Amino acid sequence: MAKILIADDEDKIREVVREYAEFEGFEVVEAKDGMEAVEKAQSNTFDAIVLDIMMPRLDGFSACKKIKEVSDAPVIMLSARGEEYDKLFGFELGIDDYVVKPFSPKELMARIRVALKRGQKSQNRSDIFRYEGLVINVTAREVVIDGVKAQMTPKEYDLLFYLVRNINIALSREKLLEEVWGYDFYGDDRTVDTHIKMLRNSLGKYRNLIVTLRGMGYKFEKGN
Amino acid sequence: MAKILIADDEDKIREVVREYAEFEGFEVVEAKDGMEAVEKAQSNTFDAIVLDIMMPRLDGFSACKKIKEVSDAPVIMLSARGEEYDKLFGFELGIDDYVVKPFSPKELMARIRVALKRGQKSQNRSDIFRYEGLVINVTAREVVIDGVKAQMTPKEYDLLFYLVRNINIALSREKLLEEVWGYDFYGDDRTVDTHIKMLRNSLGKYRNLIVTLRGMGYKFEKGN
DNA sequence: GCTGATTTTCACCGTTTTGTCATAATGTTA
DNA sequence: TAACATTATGACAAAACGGTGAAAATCAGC
Repeated sequence: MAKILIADDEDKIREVVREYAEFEGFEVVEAKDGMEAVEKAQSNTFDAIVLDIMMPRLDGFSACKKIKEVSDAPVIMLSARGEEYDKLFGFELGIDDYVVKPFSPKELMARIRVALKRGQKSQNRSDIFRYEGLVINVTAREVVIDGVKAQMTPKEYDLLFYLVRNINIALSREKLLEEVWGYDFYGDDRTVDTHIKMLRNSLGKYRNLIVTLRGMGYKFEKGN
Repeated sequence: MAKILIADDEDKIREVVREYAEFEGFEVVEAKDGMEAVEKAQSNTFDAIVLDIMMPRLDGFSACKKIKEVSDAPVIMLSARGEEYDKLFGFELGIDDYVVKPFSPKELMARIRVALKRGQKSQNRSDIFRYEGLVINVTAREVVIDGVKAQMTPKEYDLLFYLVRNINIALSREKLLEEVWGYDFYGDDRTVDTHIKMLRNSLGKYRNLIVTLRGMGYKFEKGN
């Protein structure tokens, strides 16, 4: 589960955030001021960081800047609707989002969840592909079709996973041979066709997610 | 500059957003309800889309879902702090951000700017050519005309992509034959003409983006 | 080394694509 | 405007292409 850092000098706020966050299933670490936040963030194990702006020892902006040097976790700022309010919109510090005080804990949680999701999207290049009843889990090397685990040959998996990892990208037969079969494969282009055929059969009603690009190759395409 | 779509049934809101957005240098298109928003979004030329939730004919959630089918522009929702407020947090619709009414236009602009920035990072813009309702995606080997995927022959794609990659550059028939057909093609110059003809037909109302340079060759020209 | 599973090659075949050419249309120049 | 040069277009036969099934080759476990 996700681990988040909450930095605020008001005990009450930390307490409320912790309560809600743990209810959401997050692991929570607290910091009482900017310095402490920076120190704890050094470990770089957080999935998201919530910083109050007005804090003793080191303010939220400065803390954010320091933290961004070592971590790429999303940072959400807590701001009072006051003088620093405008500063937020510079977003030069790499702030990912902000919540205005007084805030609803529910909203903060929502924003944390969104920030986490966003991070995953850009990083984990969609390790799991879902489309209707089709689930392709690349790391688990597993394909589930309408609730039934699909039984495929190794090459089919390799080919499918490569296609999915390069979703919406046109791939020539040469490229596929090189990437899936290996650079040392000296065989017929048409081998790819045969495996595409088998893969399509294995995919059943989802066969048309693999699109033929005539004169070019193939492409895995997110269905419409 | 970025082009944004603002959909809200209240004239006053659209007016204010337009004013601020144009001040920011954005090109603004308005929609009075969800239906209109979806229709206008079909052109797929927007860099960001702002949707009110409560709208006649089609609500913001449904509109968002429809729009996400054809466009990958970030969607920012406008919500009243009320009953639909919680729904936002599902974020299953692919909502990128939201702003709670009554909002400060400044904040909305900031969020739009952030959404745009985020979008640029994840996509490789250079490979995608957009002009009005025409989207040419070279890596996906896909051409979308007013929301409809175009069906072209391999040579048409190759020729089009080469022209687009050399936008605003005059290309002789010899050059085109060498680059698109290959150096080992020993055929008639006029072959190019025929393929330009077919390509123009495939491009429909965008046919005149391909300009004939009499006595010289052809050129793909970004319309003004 | 036997056996069954997997991978690769290959040729057939219906379709699509392509290059050429004759003719029409359009632009250019005197 | 006439004469010429260049480009657009439609038609069509040849070539290219991809889906497929089957056979051959290879591999893996025993």
